[in-house]
Amino acid sequence: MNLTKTTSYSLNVLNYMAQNREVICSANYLHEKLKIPHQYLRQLLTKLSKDGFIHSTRGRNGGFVFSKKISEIFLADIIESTEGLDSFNKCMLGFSDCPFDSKCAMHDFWVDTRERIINELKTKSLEDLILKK
Amino acid sequence: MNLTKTTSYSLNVLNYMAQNREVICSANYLHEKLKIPHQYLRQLLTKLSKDGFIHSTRGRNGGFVFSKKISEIFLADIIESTEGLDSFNKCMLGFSDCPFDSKCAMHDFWVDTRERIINELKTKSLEDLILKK
DNA sequence: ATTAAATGCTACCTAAAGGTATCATATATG
DNA sequence: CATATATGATACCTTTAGGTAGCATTTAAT
Ligand code: SF4
Ligand code: SF4
Repeated sequence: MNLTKTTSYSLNVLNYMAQNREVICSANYLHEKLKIPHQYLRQLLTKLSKDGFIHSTRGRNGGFVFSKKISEIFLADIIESTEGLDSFNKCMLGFSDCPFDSKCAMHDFWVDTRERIINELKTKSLEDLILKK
Repeated sequence: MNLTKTTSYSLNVLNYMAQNREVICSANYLHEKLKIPHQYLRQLLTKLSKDGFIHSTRGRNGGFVFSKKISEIFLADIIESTEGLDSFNKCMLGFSDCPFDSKCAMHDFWVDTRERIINELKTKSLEDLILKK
């Protein structure tokens, strides 16, 4: 019942950037602020660039800034980019072939819960996270 | 947002055994029925024995049977045994140190959802799964 | 121009989850 | 007793997520 470490890193980075939009964030800067392993963070930032969340500028004073409004970046998008949302769409109990003829006692509960979670992740943007600050 | 493959295997095995309590299940038998890798399954069964869910008998015609009532084995117990429930008790967004002074927009939602899930897992037993069959 | 500081790329390393192989031991049955 | 079929234990292999290293390229400051 958890997101991968990589997803967590991504959320952490993008959330930090959303809260500090006045600075152009270099990998090195983010590394110092967030204590994410430097080289791994760099890979991750490149990936987030490729996936269109942020834009990079190279050379001295370079770094990363958002390439679209943070109100348009939803948590589900970030998760989708790093680990996919597929795991949210499977049987809660991990069965690939459901062993029950009709349903087990968990089924309705899980379908409902899952829907609530996915809906939440699809509607909460990086901006929403901050607003309540 | 998923249980480990090993947890899924465990649930699969114990659920099958709960639905077929008339047979003494050997590792080999379960392997054929559930297509779980044979040796890995054996390790897993031994673990489930040590953790008190099932009891093993060795030798010809040996195998595994429940060592307590299936109405007393809750899904949370099984998950706890294979991967622990700790991941259910963390920030949904994977932050170890919450970066928000008060809360972010997800916090209350997640605390509530998490509680519902854990409660469900702690109250649904192997017997409950079957009853609705 | 030179240098410092940044990203792009890519090959490699490590740790943990998942999976295999094998020997020792137990037991029912012919 | 001999054999077939179980589990116990344990060492090892494989795959994948996570992490490191280093060279090439870009750009600003001097
Ligand atoms: S009925 Fe139960 S086991 Fe089957 S798919 Fe739904 S939650 Fe999974
Ligand atoms: S407020 Fe948000 S980021 Fe902080 S612990 Fe709660 S869910 Fe996580």
